[in-house]
Amino acid sequence: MSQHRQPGAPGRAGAVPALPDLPEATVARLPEYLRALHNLADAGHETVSSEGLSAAAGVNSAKLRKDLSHLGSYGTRGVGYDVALLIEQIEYVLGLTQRRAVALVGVGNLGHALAGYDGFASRGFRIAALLDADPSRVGEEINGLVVRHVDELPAVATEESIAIGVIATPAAAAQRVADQLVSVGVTSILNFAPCVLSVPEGVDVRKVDLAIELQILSFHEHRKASLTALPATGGSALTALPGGLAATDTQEAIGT
Amino acid sequence: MSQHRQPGAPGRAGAVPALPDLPEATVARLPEYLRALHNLADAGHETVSSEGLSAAAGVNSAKLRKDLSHLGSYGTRGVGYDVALLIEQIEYVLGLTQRRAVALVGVGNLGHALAGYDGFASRGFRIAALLDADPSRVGEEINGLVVRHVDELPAVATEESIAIGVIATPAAAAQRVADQLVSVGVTSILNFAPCVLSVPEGVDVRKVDLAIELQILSFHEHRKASLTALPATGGSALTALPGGLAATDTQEAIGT
DNA sequence: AGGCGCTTGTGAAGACGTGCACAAATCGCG
DNA sequence: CGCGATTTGTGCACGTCTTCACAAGCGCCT
Ligand SMILES: NC(=O)c1ccc[n+]([C@@H]2O[C@H](COP(=O)([O-])OP(=O)(O)OC[C@H]3O[C@@H](n4cnc5c(N)ncnc54)[C@H](O)[C@@H]3O)[C@@H](O)[C@H]2O)c1
Ligand SMILES: NC(=O)c1ccc[n+]([C@@H]2O[C@H](COP(=O)([O-])OP(=O)(O)OC[C@H]3O[C@@H](n4cnc5c(N)ncnc54)[C@H](O)[C@@H]3O)[C@@H](O)[C@H]2O)c1
Repeated sequence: MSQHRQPGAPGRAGAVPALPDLPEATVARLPEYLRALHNLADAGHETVSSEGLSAAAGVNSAKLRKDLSHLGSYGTRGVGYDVALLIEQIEYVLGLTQRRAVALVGVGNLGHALAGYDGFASRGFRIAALLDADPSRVGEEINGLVVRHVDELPAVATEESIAIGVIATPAAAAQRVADQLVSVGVTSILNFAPCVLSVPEGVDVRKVDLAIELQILSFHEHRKASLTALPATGGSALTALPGGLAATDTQEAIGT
Repeated sequence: MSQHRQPGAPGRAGAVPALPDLPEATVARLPEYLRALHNLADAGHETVSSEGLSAAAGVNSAKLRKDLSHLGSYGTRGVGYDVALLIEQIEYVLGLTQRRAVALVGVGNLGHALAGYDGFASRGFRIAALLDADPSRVGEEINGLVVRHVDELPAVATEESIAIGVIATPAAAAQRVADQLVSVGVTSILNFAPCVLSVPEGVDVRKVDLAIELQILSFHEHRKASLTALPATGGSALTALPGGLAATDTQEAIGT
């Protein structure tokens, strides 16, 4: 566990507002702002207006200001936000001042891609362990890390102070892996398997399901198609029934 | 309401409820229901109650009923929903009755994993083309598909009727690829590159950014840690400031 | 045939998120 | 030193989403 935590600002003895409970929607956007800010910093900008930053992050500027105001951030009226300071603040709030150790369970197709991804390191994370249940995968070295057997999870968790577990196993194994992660004290899980996980209260699970994303896009495709197919009907397009007519290209063939 | 005329039933002469404009939140959950329903169908269930289905999908049962009511679905009071019928209806609404063709651009680390993933096929999609800009990758065969050069995109789009483009290139190339996709008529894009894309109106973009997911988890870790670290202070833990100038919390007061 | 238990569908209320519009604050300049 | 240009921070109104609670409907059992 962590012993000494410095509640103040990371670098200077600034007065960092110390963890207000932010709206979830805000929390979800902070990483976007952070990425945009890093880009701006790399481009040499020292300050940025809410207008400029919101454009870079692809959001409404009022929303951005409100988000930042939630974490007590100080911009300067008439000037904007200090890029470096804002990066520090957001990184502090997101808990990125310490590099968190990630354990990746399931080093298959997807797991390999994740293990080889260098984008985590630059965003505050360190892949500290690769685990798999398949004996033939154990021992394999990827990116300087050796794949260990999933049964070693308790040892690994102690050695590396794992903060986050990533599940990239088949769905059938995901719940079991989640249970194992929880039992060794992991309280944050990112799940790539297409299934719901049940975990005790206090454990956070986020899921990424590509098929769901595609299906949502599919819905909008379907919708766009059905709208353009019925231009003349005006507002009634939404309620028009595809009863045989208009079954051209947009329609999913009623036939067998 | 509409008559009992064989609702859904894409196989028959169906008068399907035809695309009401669903709330986005509902659209995002329908794929979850669909997955749960397929599991139930495989397990031999013919009907399911809102309680049962909502548990399987990990949501509140009232929310599920409201979602289903939006798409005009008919359950049977006292009994529940017909599993097969509900699958048909949801698949119709999501536009999954036709298998949509997906073009994957960027066959690198992540792209390989996606190309080799069989989970798309079973959820309504067909990876119809693999494209890359690197000449040394062109010609490589993955899962029966040959990688083609990204400049062939116009030809590919015509041949395969691409409905959805997936971007798995580095961030620096993503906007350019998006422009190319749009120019060949693709109106739905799934973006894995960590950057914002600007696209014309009418084009839908969804993004998946793993680092963002991890950072959100990190925030909650940070928060949990800071709460357990200050057990005695109770509610004031949230507003405790290290510096003493507690001016900015909720209270606006006049300076001094 | 009628009652009873179960489940859906939905009205209403509240929580949450969004965006406008503007006062307050700050800087640069004359 | 004061003024105008600029930009933040936020009150307010509006829209969306969630959740409760319950009447209406359905099938089964007696
Ligand atoms: N590959 C993709 O692009 C992709 C996309 C979306 C979702 N997914 C999902 O991600 C997960 C992994 O996909 P994949 O293509 O890498 O599958 P995969 O079969 O290639 O890899 C799964 C790995 O998990 C390991 N494993 C199985 N049971 C385990 C256990 N109990 N403990 C530890 N490891 C275990 C296997 O040995 C294997 O190495 C699946 O749930 C899949 O649906 C994958
Ligand atoms: N690998 C992961 O696990 C992972 C995780 C999260 C996000 N990402 C993101 O996904 C993207 C791809 O990651 P990766 O690890 O596969 O990178 P990669 O470098 O391994 O692969 C990128 C591929 O894109 C190709 N490419 C470059 N420019 C192109 C263009 N203009 N048109 C077509 N193809 C082009 C390259 O030739 C290469 O094959 C990156 O933006 C990365 O940040 C990857």
